[in-house]
Amino acid sequence: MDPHLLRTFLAVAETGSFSAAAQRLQYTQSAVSQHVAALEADLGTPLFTRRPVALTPAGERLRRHAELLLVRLEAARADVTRAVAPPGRLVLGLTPLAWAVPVAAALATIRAESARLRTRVRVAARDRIVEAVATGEVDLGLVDGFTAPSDPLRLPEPGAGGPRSVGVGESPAVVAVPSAHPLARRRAVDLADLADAYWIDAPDVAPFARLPVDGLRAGVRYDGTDAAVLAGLVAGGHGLAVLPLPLVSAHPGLTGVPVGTPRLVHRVELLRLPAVAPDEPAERLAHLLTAPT
Amino acid sequence: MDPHLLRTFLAVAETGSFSAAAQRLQYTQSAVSQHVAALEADLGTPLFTRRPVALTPAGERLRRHAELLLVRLEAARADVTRAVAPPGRLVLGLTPLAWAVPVAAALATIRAESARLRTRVRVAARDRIVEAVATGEVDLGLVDGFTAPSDPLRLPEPGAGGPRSVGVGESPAVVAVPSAHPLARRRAVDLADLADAYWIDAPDVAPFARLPVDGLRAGVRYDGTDAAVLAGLVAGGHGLAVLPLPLVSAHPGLTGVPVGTPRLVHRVELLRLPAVAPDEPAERLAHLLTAPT
DNA sequence: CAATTTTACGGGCTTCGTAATAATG
DNA sequence: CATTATTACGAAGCCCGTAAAATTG
Repeated sequence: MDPHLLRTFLAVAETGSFSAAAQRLQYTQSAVSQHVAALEADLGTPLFTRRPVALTPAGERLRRHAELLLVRLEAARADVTRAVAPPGRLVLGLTPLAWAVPVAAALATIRAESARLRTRVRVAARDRIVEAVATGEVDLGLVDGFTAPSDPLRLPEPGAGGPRSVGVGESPAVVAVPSAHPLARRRAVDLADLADAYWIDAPDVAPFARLPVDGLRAGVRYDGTDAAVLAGLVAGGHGLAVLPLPLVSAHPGLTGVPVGTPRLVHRVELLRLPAVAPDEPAERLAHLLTAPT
Repeated sequence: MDPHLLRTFLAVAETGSFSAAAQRLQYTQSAVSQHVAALEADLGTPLFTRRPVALTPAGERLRRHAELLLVRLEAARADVTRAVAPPGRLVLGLTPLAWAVPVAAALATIRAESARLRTRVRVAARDRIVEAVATGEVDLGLVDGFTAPSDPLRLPEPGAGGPRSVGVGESPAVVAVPSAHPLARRRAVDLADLADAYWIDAPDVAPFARLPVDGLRAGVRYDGTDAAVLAGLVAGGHGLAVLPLPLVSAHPGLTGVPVGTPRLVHRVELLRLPAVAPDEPAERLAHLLTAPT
């Protein structure tokens, strides 16, 4: 169960091939084969079927554990080294809608900080941001999601020593429709009533699979992370999407119809590791973002 | 960050000495020294002060992570091997009050199972049980605690792949007092009103530090895990304790005064890893315990 | 038979123990 | 100065690459 072995195990699981995994890890096939053999010997069970290479049930179990384990190992390293030398940079991780909507007020702050610091901004899907905060790749994360009013987002692994989250803003959740659409004149809609409509699934922006309603079907899928593109797709009539009101209002040709049931808001949370120094850049910015304006 | 290094790191942290750690791990001092040096080189920071050996702040951070990391590594191994060969034994882990009170009905079941299986029962404090379930040392855990009515217990690390919990019983929380005590005639008391009383702290039975009330002070501390002893101490007038009503009723000379505020019940939850086979011993017993009687 | 995994084997590095050295209360 | 940590060094073992053999679609 050496981390190295777990790493190559994961590479094999992901690529579905010993040789491809070897390439990715800069190993020889032979080394990969030996790693897997060592793991299988240690655990006393095959982890892959060969030809084709696929996970056995035991392998599938190990995969889930190994992924978390490696992230947490990195997170531990990050937490310790960060305690020693707080980073003199500021890396911001944002989910697409966290960026598009609620931090407008904080942008000036961020810009001001940027003048003094090496600041970078990364946009990625929610789980990636959570992971990046845990491993210290990102100092401050802003993630968003749809949830019941004043309910926290359900983020993966709020484990000890890991990132803490705090809500920094909520806005109404609306169904985005083209302004010419018949629905646009409704005062409110229930999601369940829109089971017949076509939706746009944008897993990295507003994953509609996580909406608390079943049976919606997607006509179009958008794999990017640009909220404007998603809004454009809705405006172009390619399908509906649940979005935060401010984003919809800002986009010409779009109308937002409030969601009646279930009660739903768009919520943004700030995510970070416990502060290590009060004068840390992330600390000041986090303070600004959480302070009531 | 090799697990071996983390293990010796923890041994040093716990014993406060390189040589003691070496003894415990069957290493030489030299090896321990090299392990620590390797970790410190890797992380780029001292983890201990020497003479006396004590954790630096960075070391303290690492300690927290390392403990969890090693448990989760064991848990991963347990989960995988269990998936391969479900254990033909049944190990039950219980907190003291889970045993004393609410599973009486299940005892017959357990005895019946015992006839067919190698069954063992272990009693330990809550966090140890949670950990033991995660690592597969224990197949089925019953843990207890005081909480608001129908609120789940807050257990450490409900992380992915880890144990799941489900409530199996609640009983009223009462303040146990000797029957001759003036309080014994009260219909209800508020914990806050008992700030002047002396309490018995029994960290491994009913840790009163976890009660949602501050400022209680302990006169006696009981470090064992025997609920009857604790009840006896209360009956003997050594102090008060918050306990589940059935336990108090069963003990001669004790009276239970219902807790008015805060709203508080004694709750028992069943803890186990996701089932791997429907005919697993743990599965049947879990089913019996969770089925409404 | 072509592609891919497994096995055999050897060089180089890592790891741990012995033993000598250094540090400190 | 006795206790405890560090450093030096060498043998044993592990790890990964080369290359040959085995497997299978």
